[in-house]
Amino acid sequence: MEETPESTPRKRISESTIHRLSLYFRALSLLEKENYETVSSKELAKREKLTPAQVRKDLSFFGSFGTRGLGYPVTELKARVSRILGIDRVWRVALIGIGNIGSALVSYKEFIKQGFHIVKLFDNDQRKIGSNHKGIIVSDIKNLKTELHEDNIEMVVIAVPATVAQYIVDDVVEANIKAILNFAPINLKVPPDVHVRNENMAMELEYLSFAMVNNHMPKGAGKN
Amino acid sequence: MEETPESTPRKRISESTIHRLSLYFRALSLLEKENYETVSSKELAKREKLTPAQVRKDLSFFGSFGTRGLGYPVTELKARVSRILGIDRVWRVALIGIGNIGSALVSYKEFIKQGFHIVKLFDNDQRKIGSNHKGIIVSDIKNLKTELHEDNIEMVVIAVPATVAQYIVDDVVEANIKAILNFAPINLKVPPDVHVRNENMAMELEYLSFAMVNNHMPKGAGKN
DNA sequence: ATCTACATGTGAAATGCTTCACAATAGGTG
DNA sequence: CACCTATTGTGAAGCATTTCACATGTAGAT
Ligand SMILES: NC(=O)c1ccc[n+]([C@@H]2O[C@H](COP(=O)([O-])OP(=O)(O)OC[C@H]3O[C@@H](n4cnc5c(N)ncnc54)[C@H](O)[C@@H]3O)[C@@H](O)[C@H]2O)c1
Ligand SMILES: NC(=O)c1ccc[n+]([C@@H]2O[C@H](COP(=O)([O-])OP(=O)(O)OC[C@H]3O[C@@H](n4cnc5c(N)ncnc54)[C@H](O)[C@@H]3O)[C@@H](O)[C@H]2O)c1
Repeated sequence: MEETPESTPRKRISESTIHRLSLYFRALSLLEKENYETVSSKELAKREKLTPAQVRKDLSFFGSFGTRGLGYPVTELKARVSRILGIDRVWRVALIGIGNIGSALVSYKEFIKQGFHIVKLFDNDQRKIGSNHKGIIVSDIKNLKTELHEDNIEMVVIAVPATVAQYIVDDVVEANIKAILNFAPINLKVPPDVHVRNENMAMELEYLSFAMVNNHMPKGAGKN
Repeated sequence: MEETPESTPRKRISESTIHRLSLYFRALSLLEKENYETVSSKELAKREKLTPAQVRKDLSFFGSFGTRGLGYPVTELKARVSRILGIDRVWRVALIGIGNIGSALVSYKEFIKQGFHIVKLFDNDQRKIGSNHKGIIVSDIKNLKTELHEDNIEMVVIAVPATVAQYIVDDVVEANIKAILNFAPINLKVPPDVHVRNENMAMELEYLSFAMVNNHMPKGAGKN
């Protein structure tokens, strides 16, 4: 029953499980650097502030990767988690809006390490079109649809002002893109088969604010 | 029973409810601009892709703000939600690490609108120390503890490389800061009374990747 | 070959969150 | 004033996620 190859799971996987898989991947990358050969659910849990049972249950949705009495083989588990997350390959990503946040994202090395290659940039500002960012020439937003298609882009990052984000996304959807990471603080309307994830930084600050004002205890406070 | 002033709730409020309050705030700000006087839970739900029951239940944790048959008064509800979230005031924020992402955050106007005032910047790069960003002079990280204290900083944003983030945070904690927004992809260790929220962009891309590879239907697909 | 220590994998229980469904009720209308 | 319509506020039901607890299994020691 051990060593099952991971497989597409029968049950629907929850959003929280998927997010935790990202955490496991991160922790495993570090453990690998530290030359650990195996790791227990207990250690993995400790490193990401979770419970051992949670770690085991999450992994069990995809197969049996551990050895009783020993734990999980670090390198192998990392490879498996990366397969599960779909980051054992290159994703061709386009970034739209090369302003403050867009420029920061182009230089972010963590993305490349995980297979997210930003290979295309778009803007509507004449001063930016044609300029070079990390080896990529900024394209004119006018050519969005054709170039997304010609360059086999699979994911798009939206970093334009909220006021124009919906118009841009309408074109992105027409170009048959199915995955969008959105930084504009607005609820984008897309057809049901298009995935949108929102990155909303104000939301996290608001959470902190709420927690302070209501002296909400942080999650996990009182343990140890 | 109507018009209860909002009050610190008896029950523990879930993280998801708090996040949705942020969405309500955003939607209400827009509705106000569009000159709506009242809004129903149905409309509010539609705008943020939630259910009306969810909207009503969330708000009911804090009081009874609506009028049966009519809905909620937009301006008043917005004020109440902002009170609940603790953003009806100014928060003094320090930003540590004025690199790619740090520079983008300094210029982000949405933060100011919600009461988050970045009033202090820190870096350890001699070329950056003393320079001016949006009217703020970058301080030397050496003076972190004393200046955080002298300037009555209440929240800190971490935008330094992951390798040094923990050391910086140790000092931040010693300076008696209780709220941290962290951009470094690492699990920070802090005492149980310190709130940490992580902004992890790779995680959202990984979610998209997972969804594509597993043709996971987006949440809410199949409605309408 | 047996024993010991350890740690997985997983049903079942416990907890938490969302949705349902409807009584309560405000406001408008005749 | 009585009636009608719309929409809230909320227990209770339904569903989802997390935690528990233990049988199962492996490695290593003696
Ligand atoms: N700056 C931040 O720290 C930050 C943080 C979180 C979210 N955001 C959000 O990210 C988005 C961008 O923010 P920013 O601070 O980088 O703004 P910015 O103004 O610096 O950048 C916006 C870029 O989009 C381009 N643009 C505008 N209209 C366009 C169009 N029609 N087609 C193509 N490109 C167009 C502009 O030329 C500019 O380069 C906004 O929605 C903002 O709310 C920003
Ligand atoms: N660039 C992005 O788009 C992006 C996105 C998400 C998360 N992040 C994370 O944000 C952090 C910063 O990323 P970045 O791209 O802005 O990197 P960066 O190298 O551009 O900026 C880091 C800044 O921190 C400063 N710094 C380094 N050591 C310091 C110390 N000991 N004390 C004070 N300041 C110090 C540097 O001088 C620099 O200004 C990293 O942890 C990164 O993983 C970046």
